[in-house]
Amino acid sequence: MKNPTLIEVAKMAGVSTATVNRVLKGNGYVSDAARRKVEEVVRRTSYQPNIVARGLRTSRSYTIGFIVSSITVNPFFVNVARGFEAAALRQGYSTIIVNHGGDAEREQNAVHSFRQRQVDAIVFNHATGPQAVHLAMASNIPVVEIERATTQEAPFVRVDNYVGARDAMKHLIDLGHRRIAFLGGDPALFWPDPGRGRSVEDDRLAAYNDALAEAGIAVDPAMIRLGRYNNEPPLASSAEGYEHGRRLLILKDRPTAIFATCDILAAGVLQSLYEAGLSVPRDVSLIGFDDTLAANLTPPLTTVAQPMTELGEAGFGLALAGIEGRPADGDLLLKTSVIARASTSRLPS
Amino acid sequence: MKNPTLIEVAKMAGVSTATVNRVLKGNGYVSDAARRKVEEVVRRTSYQPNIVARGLRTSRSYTIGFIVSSITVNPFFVNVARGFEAAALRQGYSTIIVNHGGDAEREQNAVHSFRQRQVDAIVFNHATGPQAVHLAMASNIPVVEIERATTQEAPFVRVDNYVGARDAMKHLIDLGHRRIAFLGGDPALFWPDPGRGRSVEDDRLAAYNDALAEAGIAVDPAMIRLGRYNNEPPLASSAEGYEHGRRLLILKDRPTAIFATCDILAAGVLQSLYEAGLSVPRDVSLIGFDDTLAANLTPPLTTVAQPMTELGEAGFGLALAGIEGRPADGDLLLKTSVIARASTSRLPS
DNA sequence: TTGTATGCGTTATCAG
DNA sequence: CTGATAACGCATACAA
Repeated sequence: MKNPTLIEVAKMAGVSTATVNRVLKGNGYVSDAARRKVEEVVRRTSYQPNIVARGLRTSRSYTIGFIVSSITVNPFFVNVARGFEAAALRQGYSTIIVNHGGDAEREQNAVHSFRQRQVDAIVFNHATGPQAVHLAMASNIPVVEIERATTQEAPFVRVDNYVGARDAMKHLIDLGHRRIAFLGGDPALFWPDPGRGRSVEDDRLAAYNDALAEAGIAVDPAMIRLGRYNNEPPLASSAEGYEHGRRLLILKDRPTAIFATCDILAAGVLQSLYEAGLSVPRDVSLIGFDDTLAANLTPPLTTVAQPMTELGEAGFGLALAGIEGRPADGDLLLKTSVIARASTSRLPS
Repeated sequence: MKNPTLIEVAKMAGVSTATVNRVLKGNGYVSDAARRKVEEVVRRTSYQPNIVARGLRTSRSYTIGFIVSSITVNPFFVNVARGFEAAALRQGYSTIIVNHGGDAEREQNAVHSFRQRQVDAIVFNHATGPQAVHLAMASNIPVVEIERATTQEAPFVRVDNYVGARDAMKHLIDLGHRRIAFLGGDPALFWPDPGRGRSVEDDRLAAYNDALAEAGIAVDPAMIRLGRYNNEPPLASSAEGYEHGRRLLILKDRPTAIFATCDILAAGVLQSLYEAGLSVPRDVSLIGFDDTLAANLTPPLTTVAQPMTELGEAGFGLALAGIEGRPADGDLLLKTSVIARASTSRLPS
């Protein structure tokens, strides 16, 4: 019932702790007789090593700290956290998840708490800025950033937002749309990834502009609505999407299609469309980004899916590399994919 | 830069480790001079105790294991986990979250892993069954169950589902609806809480029946659609809601209002309504449960809100009580509240 | 009021 | 091939 200690196991098997350890670790010379006895006891007592004691001895905790900006507002975060946690578990690592909610002080406290707990690595899914990341690195803890980078030093996984947004635009343009609105984060409000000098928002907006240019469609500033993806009610991004949608729909020459760079934003747009008595996709086509809420919306939303689970898994891969001292790829790039559902259709001619 | 050890702090302050500890813990007699010296060093080095070492010594890890059935599919779980984590953090506890995804073996592994890590308590937000809970208790680890109980022994927090569902029905009936459909989990498929012999599903369905009876409305079996809230695609509960919605809407005498006992289910119903060309709430009113997706749906969904954060906080309270050996209330009951949004309206007469 | 010494459970070194 | 034994960093009983 109660887990024995290594010492007790050794005693029961009539050998020393060193021998038990050798059997458990599978290295060093052990006679078959001794091995059998130890294995027998281990099995019988279902002995499991005390990770705390091991951590003290090896200064490794088999625990990873995962700092998230706000896991509750955007399902994106839970999904990558989930992917990370599952990958970690497979390798015997546990994950401690902490939300900073945009508060740099809470983020810093999290790093401190992680340090005290001897976590083997710290992963940021949106650091508030480089400070916390540097703080972690200063303690010689391997650090990883996911989706957005605030430093050049930490290994980093993200999605190719430019290509993803281009795909969204291609989807719309292929359906015959030419009057396409863009609704997304304002590049001026987000820091660029230091490594390449561009932010997620830069990529997405550039893709929009480039796609129009390539299709020979003039850019109409009225079709571009930028904001901040707000994480806190009452101006959460869904409300923001609603507001932008309203503005777009009262235009005399309103868009026939809208590209919202986040499903939550798109959810708000859907509400404004409904309120305006417009039908989707008959009157207006709508495409989102992320594939979080998309399948649950009405109508089911066509969207650019992010590989959230893979983002988490890759993040863990980088963390593990850091832990084991292997060189880690600095800037991993994953692919998005357009999932066509019911919110987009061919422009009636 | 590097965190010093207690011993180093003692050396720097020119005192013994015992004295440093006394200063840190604030108990025992310490001269002012010694106290000042120690505090000075602690501040200067920003010393923080090594929790792993402390854990080995005290056999407390200041870590709590939180086992969730599937944090990714229903935002309900993230929200209570978030509430729990925040409350825990305030008291210096970290939370390790593990998903079992309905798999009892994974759940068992989680318990084992938690035991190895010397977690101070284990919390279940839907245990798959009593086994894992008992396994945890057998290791003398305080256990808490949230929302659904599988044992009588573990302290338990939940919401009053009967009252919540009655409120939903009252909302609809007050609006003049009499032909009201019920869409929820099949009581036959869910284990009752052992303490009271009733399940969440029992409560909600009973509330539906009682409300109709009290209003003098005959129960029409065709209006009751039971199922399982499925957590895995492709039959996730949104698809289930869609399916049930379709069946309800092709009835010759279709409902004027629908009570879906989960926002995700309601999201699916909304899709079926849209597809059928029906307008909400003009043609059909819809009320959900949980308040997870509700605000993001089209139209914004009237729903019975669960106090998810509080559920998590209360769960932590019970866990802490268990850790500190205080008696914990066995069965905490929290209140729901109806949030009226745009999906319900008075029945046109 | 202060300090010494020991043990928590593992790991790993170093003699046998 | 095997077994003592010394850390890891902290908490604490006991002595001074």
